[in-house]
Amino acid sequence: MKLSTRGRYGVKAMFELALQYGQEPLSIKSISERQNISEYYLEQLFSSLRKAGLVTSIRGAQGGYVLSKPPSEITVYDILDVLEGPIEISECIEDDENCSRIEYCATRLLWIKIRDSVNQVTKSITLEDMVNDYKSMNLITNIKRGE
Amino acid sequence: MKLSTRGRYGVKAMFELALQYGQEPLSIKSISERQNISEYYLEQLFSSLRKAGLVTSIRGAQGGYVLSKPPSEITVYDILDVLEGPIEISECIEDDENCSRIEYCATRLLWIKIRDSVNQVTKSITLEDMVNDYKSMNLITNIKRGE
DNA sequence: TTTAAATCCGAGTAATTTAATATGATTTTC
DNA sequence: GAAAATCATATTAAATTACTCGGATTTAAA
Repeated sequence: MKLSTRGRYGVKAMFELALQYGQEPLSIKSISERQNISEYYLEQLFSSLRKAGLVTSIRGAQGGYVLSKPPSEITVYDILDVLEGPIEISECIEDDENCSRIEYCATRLLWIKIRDSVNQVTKSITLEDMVNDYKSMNLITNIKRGE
Repeated sequence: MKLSTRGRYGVKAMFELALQYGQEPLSIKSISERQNISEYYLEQLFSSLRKAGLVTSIRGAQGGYVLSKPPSEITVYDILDVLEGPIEISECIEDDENCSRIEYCATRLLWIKIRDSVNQVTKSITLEDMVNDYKSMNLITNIKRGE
């Protein structure tokens, strides 16, 4: 079980925007250079994020993207939901046709438990949390360096 | 984020063996018929499960597979680990090369949290739990039917 | 002792999804 | 007007997943 690059690249890119929040917009080009990700590919991801209302684009020269909301109001769940679609551990959860089988209920319950667990974690973490974690880690690193 | 058929079929098949635990072995053919899964494909999955020590094969006519351990000692984690490999939400967790970037620590921590959450759930659920859930659900259904 | 039912093993292929690329249009700042 | 950016859509490449196939071996039962 693994996230696709859509989700991974997307979260990283959104994290960059969170670090930049309140300042000038970030262009796709600069994000793709920092992270060594294909520019064209990132463009597709931002198209989805924009349509979902998570980022706002500023067109033209010196343009780019900014978060549509403060980092504290955007969760990892929001981002992954847009880029990876809802987490469906098994299609069995909603597909009734194949599910009139003997094992239906038992495995269905399992898939739901796994899904809920992931959703709970991703809904509980905001971009602000990630920025705070990042800053406090940097602080520790700097203190160590000073010793 | 979704489990592949390896994990889904595998858990369902292991659940069948758990229901059957203590009785005669179950053949791949009978499992594949009950669940409408390709016989050849299931065979591959059982090859992995056997090599991992989760099931024991009985060759020859009237043969099949049985669980190597009681259902209470086999977790969903054990099964998924064999069939899907360890859960790595992002390769970033162990791959150092790409991770000397600015966002390294922040997203890495996130992937670890998601992974741990899934592992915690799957390690906490045994085949016995699933059988018990299944039986109690059946009981409720039967009571309702009687009313 | 033969037959049938089963596992075992490895190779090969089809289908699907993911990832990336490309092109051209539009917008906006300088 | 030139340059820098988003926007939109189509196409291709790569990788993974799902499945199929053929034949060898083992063993219970007729």
